[in-house]
Amino acid sequence: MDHKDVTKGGASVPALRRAVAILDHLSETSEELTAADLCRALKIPKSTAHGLLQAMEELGLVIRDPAGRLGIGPRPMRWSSRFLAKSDLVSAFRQHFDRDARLSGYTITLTVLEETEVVYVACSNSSQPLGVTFRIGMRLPAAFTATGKAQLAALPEAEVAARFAGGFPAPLTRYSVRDLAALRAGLDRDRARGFSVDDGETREGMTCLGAPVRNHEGRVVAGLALSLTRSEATAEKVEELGAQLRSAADGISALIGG
Amino acid sequence: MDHKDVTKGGASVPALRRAVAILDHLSETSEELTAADLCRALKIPKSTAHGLLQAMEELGLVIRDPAGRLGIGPRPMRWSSRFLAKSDLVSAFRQHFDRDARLSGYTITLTVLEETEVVYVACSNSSQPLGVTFRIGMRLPAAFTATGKAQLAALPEAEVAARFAGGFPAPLTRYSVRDLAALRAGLDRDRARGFSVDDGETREGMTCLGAPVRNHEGRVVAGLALSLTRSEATAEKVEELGAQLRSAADGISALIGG
DNA sequence: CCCAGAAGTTCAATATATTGAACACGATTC
DNA sequence: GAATCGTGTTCAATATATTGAACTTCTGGG
Repeated sequence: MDHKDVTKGGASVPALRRAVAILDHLSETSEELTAADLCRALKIPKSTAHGLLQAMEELGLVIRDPAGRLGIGPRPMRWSSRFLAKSDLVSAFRQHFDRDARLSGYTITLTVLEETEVVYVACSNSSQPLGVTFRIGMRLPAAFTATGKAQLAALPEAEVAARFAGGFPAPLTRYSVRDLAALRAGLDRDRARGFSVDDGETREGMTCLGAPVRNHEGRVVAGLALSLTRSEATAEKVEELGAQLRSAADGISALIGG
Repeated sequence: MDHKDVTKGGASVPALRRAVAILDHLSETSEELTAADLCRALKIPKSTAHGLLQAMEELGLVIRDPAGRLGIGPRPMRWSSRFLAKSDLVSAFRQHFDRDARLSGYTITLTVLEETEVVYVACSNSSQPLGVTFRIGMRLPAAFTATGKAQLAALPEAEVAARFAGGFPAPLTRYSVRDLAALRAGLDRDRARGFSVDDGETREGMTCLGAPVRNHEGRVVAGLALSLTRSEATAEKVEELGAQLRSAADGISALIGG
């Protein structure tokens, strides 16, 4: 068997790859684009884009505003909600915290890493307000968040560097880590400790602890976090909660490991 | 201009339509499926599915577990989170309810109609528990929900009939409307009244009122609903809240109308 | 009012994906 | 241990999507 086929990664089912590229581009761009903009940006011939976008609109993948500008359609929502609901990740997460009352008073969130950001895929906001509510679908720079660090810490150093090659995110608070070197130092500490910490890096006054969730292969597939107000976060409490969080994350990992 | 092109709804860009069908099917099915299951269910030739699934896996649209079973991949999350973040609808919803406190005590939801189902795209859960929490991305049969009815009521009769040609959804409670005839009668009442009602059709003991949200062209693009417990839903209160809901929906329509 | 430019639409030739049949592989059964 | 069933993979012929060029429509300027 040959170890790699050249045609594999390149081009097959171009329509699908184009559609994915279009949706990616639409979600990366802040302003809404016109069909012609897309053609220029993605090097798609006008006529191809025409038929493709028509089908995509029919399928609910994109929507057009009055001016004909394109936006992401609602259809993907049904898939991602299912990804969340079914993905053993979230059910395991819920299951664990329904049983284990020790952590049930805290706000717990689950995110997945995408490039240099984390996307919130589940949260159980605690009764006691934090001043922050996490919303499903919300994204934050991975470098500042506990879950992001937990997931970045599991990547090879070179991969981390590669992801931030395009630039380091702008700080959210005065505590936000400023550059790749500082981030890597933090990741080293986190690896040693077994869980990661965001001490006011995303919001002043809020401390989050994060731990990695792994799949059956040991690959990190999500991050589990626990948020508390800074005043609650005494050194010993952080250690205690961190350990609990780690075991919770391990429990989730075990559940999804089969 | 011809009113309908036969080739339009039928088949174009089959690869994309197949991919969407696969993702839909995966999200509708509770267990994880194997590739062969998909072929049987969707009548896709094995070899076609092979190439398609390979590309879809590469693109992160589907994932395979160790046993080769298929699940929804993480890629759609980035799109739907962007839809949530950027969608005019959702931001208009937020904007409106941040300003207008009249309805702020109630649970308010926003859905979009897809075929015969509604998808929840935004919600502001009230403090007072309803026994039901609406989660973003959740889907319910349009025929039973207030928002679904509000959106169906705006379609031509023939279109409504066409959508349910494949069968009417199974009732969720003993109050759920049972067939197309009853639904249409209900829609007539709703049109006359200006808002629609789900009186225990989705959950016994919960009453919802729904109103349509329109875009610049007057086309209905979403449904806004207010939920309350059945005991709160006296006739006069329903009328009063219904009127307020209608004006809220009109407010949102104005925001997205430009 | 007419014209220039851009965006969008249509169409026939071509390059490409799709498909059924044949082939490998592993599990399960006898 | 041999055979069968189901699954996944490969391949060449065909049916189909893709593409550039020509055409329409619309907006904005002179």
